[in-house]
Amino acid sequence: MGLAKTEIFSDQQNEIAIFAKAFGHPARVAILQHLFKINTCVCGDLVNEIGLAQPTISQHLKELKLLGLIKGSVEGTSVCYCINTEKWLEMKEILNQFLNQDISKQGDCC
Amino acid sequence: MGLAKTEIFSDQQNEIAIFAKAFGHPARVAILQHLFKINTCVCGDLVNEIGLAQPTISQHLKELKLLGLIKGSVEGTSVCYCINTEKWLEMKEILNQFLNQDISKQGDCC
DNA sequence: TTTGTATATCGCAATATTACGATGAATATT
DNA sequence: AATATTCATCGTAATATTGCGATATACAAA
Repeated sequence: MGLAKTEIFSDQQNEIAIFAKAFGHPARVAILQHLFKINTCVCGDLVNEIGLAQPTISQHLKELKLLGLIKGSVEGTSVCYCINTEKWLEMKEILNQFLNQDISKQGDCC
Repeated sequence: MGLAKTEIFSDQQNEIAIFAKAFGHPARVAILQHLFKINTCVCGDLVNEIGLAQPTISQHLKELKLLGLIKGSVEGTSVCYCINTEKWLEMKEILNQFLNQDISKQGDCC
């Protein structure tokens, strides 16, 4: 069926999964890392930077924008993207809560 | 083509993506959360706990085990699973490095 | 107004993922 | 030994994702 049964999981579980999927592809990891590195809007050089075709990059940007992790604004003929810091922090909070679960209580039974 | 071009990305970028994909599905999030909650091996009740068919759970467990995030051992007629704490910490390290990038320098330009 | 440049969208092909019924393998129980 | 229980694997169907050529759109420059 290929269709994830999201309805049987909690909102929190689905949210974790959705955010995780956002950087579950190296191209999106690379895009986000580049935006962080540049420290400002990136207007245009992402295609050269990443090494995928322009429509492919555009599609990955669309996904990240749809999730809210990046913001984009038209700047003349090019479009500028940058990290949406508020959403990033929100995501960090949610994922850290999951990643930082108390592991000390785990018995090494297997 | 549906085939991620992993070869054009760094090992680090691919590693982040692979770990992120591991909990890019709510069922795997639920499984991992349950293992954490129980604090010990889980022998058998995962199917009832999660609410997916037994082969589906088995498949998700296989993926998590392949990645090394969980360990499993045969215990009579049932199989017991638990968190692989070493691998979990390794993953946490890698993902935290990505999530905790310095966001303070990001200009709100878009 | 035409031309160039940059990005988005469409359409398609290929691979990946998700889900589960049917079946198999292993062990425990009777 | 026969049966029951538990989990893994196989096979298959459906949907999702990835990638890109072709094309559309929007603006700038000439």
